[in-house]
Amino acid sequence: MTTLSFEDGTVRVDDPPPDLQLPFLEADPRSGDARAPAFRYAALRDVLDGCDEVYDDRVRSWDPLDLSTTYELRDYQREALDAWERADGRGVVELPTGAGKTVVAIAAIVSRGLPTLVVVPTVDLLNQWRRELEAEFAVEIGQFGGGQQTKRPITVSTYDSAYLRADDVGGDFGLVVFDEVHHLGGEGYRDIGRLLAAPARLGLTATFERPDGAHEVVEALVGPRVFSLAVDDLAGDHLAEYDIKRIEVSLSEAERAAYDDAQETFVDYLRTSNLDMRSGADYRKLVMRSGNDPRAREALLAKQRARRVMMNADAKLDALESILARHRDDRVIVFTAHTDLVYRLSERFLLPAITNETGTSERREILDRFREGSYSRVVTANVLDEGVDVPDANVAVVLSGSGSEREFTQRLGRILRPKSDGGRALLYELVTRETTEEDVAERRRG
DNA sequence: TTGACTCAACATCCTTTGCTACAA
DNA sequence: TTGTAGGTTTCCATGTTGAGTCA
Repeated sequence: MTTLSFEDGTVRVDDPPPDLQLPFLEADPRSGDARAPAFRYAALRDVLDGCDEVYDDRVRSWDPLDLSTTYELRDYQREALDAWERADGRGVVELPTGAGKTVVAIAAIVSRGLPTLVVVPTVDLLNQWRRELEAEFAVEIGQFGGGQQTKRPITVSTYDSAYLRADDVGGDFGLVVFDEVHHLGGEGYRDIGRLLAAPARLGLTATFERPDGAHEVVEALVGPRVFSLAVDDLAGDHLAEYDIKRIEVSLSEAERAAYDDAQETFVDYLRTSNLDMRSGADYRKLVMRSGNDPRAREALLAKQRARRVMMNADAKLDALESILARHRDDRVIVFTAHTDLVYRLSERFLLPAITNETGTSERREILDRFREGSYSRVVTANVLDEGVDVPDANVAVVLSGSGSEREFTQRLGRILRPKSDGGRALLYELVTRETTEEDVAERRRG
């Protein structure tokens, strides 16, 4: 009889039905067995079921879980869950930060009642999820990552650990939840999706689409986007209303000279080198050239100098000074693109700073103080964009940032938790006049 | 257990003028 | 004459994280 079993990130098919062409099967070069990548498991079963074939399914040996939740789903969370169920338990739910994606996942875990792997990008999120799941289900939760390797019917893992363990444990879960699922499009991480057999898959993100188009990979591995709400859909109800204020500043004379000089070097190279700078692919081409073409390298470095000048313009510091004075009684997070600027700001305005160099304990202490109110402001580069539980603020100042829509959405999300006094959140965006930063700022608005 | 270190991986990085050689 | 690809076989720099190692 035909037998399906999980083996090293694949589904092995023994004695396939002779009169039936099963899709996705390939002969294993070493053993000669017929195998399919584990994520094709559901599709294989569909084909076999569709032909009324009798087969022995040793993949699906999961013990059902008896779980319940005390959460009352909000309307949109219920709709998201229903949409996912209608898609046969495969797909991505796109909800803004703070809209309660975890709650949707917990409801999905309850409704499936199957061993579940939750995959998250950072150890910080790993701990949050574990606490949340333990509190909700009153069972021990397994953990891959952060120095632990314990498997339980419900297990939380980092993407890195999931990558390392997937071929080993990939057959042990019936449902996999990918938090911040856009990461799954990464060149290496996508293998996680391939090596797991779980037929039911739920992806969670605030920003599904990727500029490199790799959300199509995510779709293939997890399923299509089945539900989507943007910040503006929830602002006023479940998220705070907000305003965005753009403040334009000018370069000093010296900065202007440095910027123009560097920018010209860059543009000059493009003009004389037959490079159209239309897309990320063209940029990569330039990067490749710079490996052995000194002029390309010079152009690239010049572009970086220009970026630094426009992003870290002195006038932005003055603008920040007046913003901080205006919001003496508010809770303010300041974002930059460069760590050295973080430290400059920290020194000049006596702001607690968090960067990648800040150790775990110091980081926790700063965030705790920010939470309880003894600090009312904090300055950071990109650390707090994602994957960290950041206490709520009501004012964000984006001193500089990339053109990434995702980064912008995440930063905005940091101030959108509903205010107890019903007040509005405010995001300042500082942009240097007559530089490419004007376009960068446009791009990230999406 | 902790801290310091290294390493690998991921994300962003770009935006508007015009050459050359070859294919259709 | 007109239209279009060009470049190779990854990676200029910076910021960030997780895993692993070692003391």
